[in-house]
Amino acid sequence: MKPTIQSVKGTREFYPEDMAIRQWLYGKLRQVSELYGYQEYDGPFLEKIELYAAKSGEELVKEQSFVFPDRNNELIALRPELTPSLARMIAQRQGELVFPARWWSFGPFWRYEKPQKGRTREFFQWNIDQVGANSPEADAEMIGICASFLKSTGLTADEVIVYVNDRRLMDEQIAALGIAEDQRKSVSKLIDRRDKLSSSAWDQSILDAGFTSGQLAGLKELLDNKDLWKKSTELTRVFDALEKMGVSEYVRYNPQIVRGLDYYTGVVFEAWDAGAEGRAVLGGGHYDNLVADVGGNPLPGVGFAMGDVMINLLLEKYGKLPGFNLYSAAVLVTVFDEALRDDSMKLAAEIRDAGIRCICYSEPAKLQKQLKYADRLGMPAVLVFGPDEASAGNITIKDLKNRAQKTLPRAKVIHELEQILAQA
RNA sequence: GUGGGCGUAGCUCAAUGGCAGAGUGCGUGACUGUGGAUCACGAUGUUGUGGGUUCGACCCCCAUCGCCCACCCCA
Repeated sequence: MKPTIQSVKGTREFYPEDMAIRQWLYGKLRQVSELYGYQEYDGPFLEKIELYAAKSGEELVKEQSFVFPDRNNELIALRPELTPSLARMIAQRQGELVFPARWWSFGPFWRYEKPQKGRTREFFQWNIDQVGANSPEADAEMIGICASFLKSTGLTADEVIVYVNDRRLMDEQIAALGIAEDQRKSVSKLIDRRDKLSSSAWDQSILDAGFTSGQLAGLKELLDNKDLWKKSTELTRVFDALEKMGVSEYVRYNPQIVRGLDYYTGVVFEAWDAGAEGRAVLGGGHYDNLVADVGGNPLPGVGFAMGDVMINLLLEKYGKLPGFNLYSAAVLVTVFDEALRDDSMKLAAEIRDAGIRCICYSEPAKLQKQLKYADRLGMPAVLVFGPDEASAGNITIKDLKNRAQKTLPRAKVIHELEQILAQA
């Protein structure tokens, strides 16, 4: 059987078993967000294109957004990220909000990219930001939230690592090499690519971009200096705070982390599979100007975003996804024949009144078929209600897990069911 | 945007120019009131789509659609 209309390329279909994973993930990140005292919020899924045009980076807006004209010929984008919407929401109520504002969100985003491993056109993203704080300790709190979340999923420090850097530090160091400010962006891009090219090819790309061999040597020295952070008072405080928070093992300095988004102005960080391959699982940083850019008074912030696709791949790779009970109902009430159908329905209603999820089989059918149905759905228990039980005022209750069954007076059934379900 | 791979039963895949198959799942029965095992029987296909070559095409050629992987880029 072929569907006549295909799903839109890169969109997601969450079958119940996929939905269970998504909800589990949502539960994990909500728990961590709330533990750190953050409040849940959300923005519009549709935004005017101009919101992103300002600061998100040209590539993101021009190449990677779903954009279409509405009936009024206004260009509308399906949101490719949340931070600009957040900045606007903050700016709109800047006078009444309590700062620092600690907010988090989890919802769908869209980017018009070519789908491949770890990347879809529609994805869910966790966003968490602290707006109105401007200290290395606030930045560290955000990195600590990353680490706490990763830890809460069961990922160990051997499996995932959060790399930290600071753009100000890199800008100073690069400037000291005699590289002009307008060249820094292209340097950043080249730094980003260093792990993808061979050592000699990367060297050549630096020279091809017009930098001197002296500058190349200086760059390499910078990027190989794992102690470079000690030259930054901010990063020194960040790592100190992370130690106090007890998450140092998940965090490491990495001078190659620069990030693509234009709006980051200070500390930046990314989490990666420690097994090297793939791409960043999450990323974020400190931004000073975003609120002002959408019309508010200047207000700094720090935050990060994590997509559901990469983290799921990672959790799957390291076997961290739990098994889920997918059954929708705990109990099936069988329907023996037409004559007993009404009684079965009444019995099922009684079970539900006791707060137990219950399905009444939809039609009279062989017991074999009804039991198989319950079994296939993974249901823990079945209530068999046939003529023998009906005439004696009994119910037969079957525990599908251990294959045991007993026939009891109807009044005792709910208690017995609760016993079985407590062990399921 | 560039390059590579793949589309055959519900699913996973065989069949390299000569009668479209297996495993699994599904249905029925063995078992007339009992699910995971076993056995038997049964059903399922315009071989993604359209064209071409050929006596003959799942197979070769062209086009097209879809999926996957990598590059680019990455929030």
